[in-house]
Amino acid sequence: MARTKDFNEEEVLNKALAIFWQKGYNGTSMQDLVEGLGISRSSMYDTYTDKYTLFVKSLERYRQQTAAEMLQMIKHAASPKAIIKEIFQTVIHESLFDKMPRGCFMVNTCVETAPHDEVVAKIVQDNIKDYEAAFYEAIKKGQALGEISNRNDARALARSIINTINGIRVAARSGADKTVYDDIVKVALSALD
Amino acid sequence: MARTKDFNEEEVLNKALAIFWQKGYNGTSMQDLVEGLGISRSSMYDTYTDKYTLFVKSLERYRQQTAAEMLQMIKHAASPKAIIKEIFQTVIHESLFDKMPRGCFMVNTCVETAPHDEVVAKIVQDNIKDYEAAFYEAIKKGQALGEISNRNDARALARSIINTINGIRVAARSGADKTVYDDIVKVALSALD
DNA sequence: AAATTTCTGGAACGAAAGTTCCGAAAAGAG
DNA sequence: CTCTTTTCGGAACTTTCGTTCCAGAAATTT
Repeated sequence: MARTKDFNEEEVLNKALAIFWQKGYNGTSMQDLVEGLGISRSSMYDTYTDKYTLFVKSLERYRQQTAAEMLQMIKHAASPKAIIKEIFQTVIHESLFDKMPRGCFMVNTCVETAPHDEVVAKIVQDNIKDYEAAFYEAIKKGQALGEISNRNDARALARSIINTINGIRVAARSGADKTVYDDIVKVALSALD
Repeated sequence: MARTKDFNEEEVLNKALAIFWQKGYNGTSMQDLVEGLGISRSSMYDTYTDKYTLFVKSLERYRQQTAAEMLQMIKHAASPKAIIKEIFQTVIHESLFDKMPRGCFMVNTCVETAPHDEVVAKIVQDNIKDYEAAFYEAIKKGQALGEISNRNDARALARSIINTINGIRVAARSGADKTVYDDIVKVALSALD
């Protein structure tokens, strides 16, 4: 019966995500979004309700994208240890070669917004759970294969790895250098031997 | 020749620090500060210039307080390994028993503000340097004493420990539970054996 | 091709942001 | 005790915030 949207809803959501990711929730104004999204104020409100809703949608989108990618990497891995190593390398690479040090949107949001918002806290916690489950499976498999030591149990190692990654993502926000990341990963990997 | 301040400047600065710590820079309004500090708007501006300056002063105060405490703990330690263990326990305890999950003011600020402000970024980086230096000395001493393994070099271990602590401080912001912290610390400590 | 629906851009809104200003009160110095 | 300096509280200012509204343009359906 009527006209269709002039813009791709998901595409624009990705742009919003990028802005929130870089500047945080409180650091992003609707004006920033209007200028960054390339659509008008009213289209924004019509499509995404309000700032808060747009933020939550951005966060969920981020989660779905990155978690999907991660699960993919881990499930189809012949060698869990190699995959863990590769994930660390990916994190380092992203931390070093982003023009703006964006870190991890989940970590940024966990620090900025989670303590003051239950909905956001839930998303962050669920995200961590997913990662923990994925790493847990990978490590168990690695231990069964004998390429990961049994010195620490799989759950503890999974949590430790996630913690290491989160720490790196914090360091990325203040622009640490490669030697720091390499040292951290070196020690983290040595816990698997 | 004249009147003295009705309030203790450092005491009020501590209150400002507490507010910024909990709510972040962008999440804190001047109204919040007026209500929380117990002094008037004009006294605030007279004494601390403006919001940004007050924030930086709060951050520097935090740094000076916590870094001093940490250096104290490490220098006067007979057993570096025991001190590192104790520091982890302190971090866990703070993460669990804060009414509001404040995490670490430095980590929070690193994530929220450091990417957009050179002055703040410098403080955060300097802070990390101090911690790294302290842990480095402690670990070297521990390795000389034979209570810490030489498998990884002292600098890598120091960086790894800081990273672990930062990660825990992130987790604290979304309210992780004790078993998670314990697992993380268990693995971190096993890297010293 | 006309009718109808929905998007679009920009103006406009009230509320809250950070900051400044000023008269009055308070407390040292002489 | 008086003078002078500085603090104090609150009103007031400008800007920016998030949000709403409206008239006109655009596109699909009949």
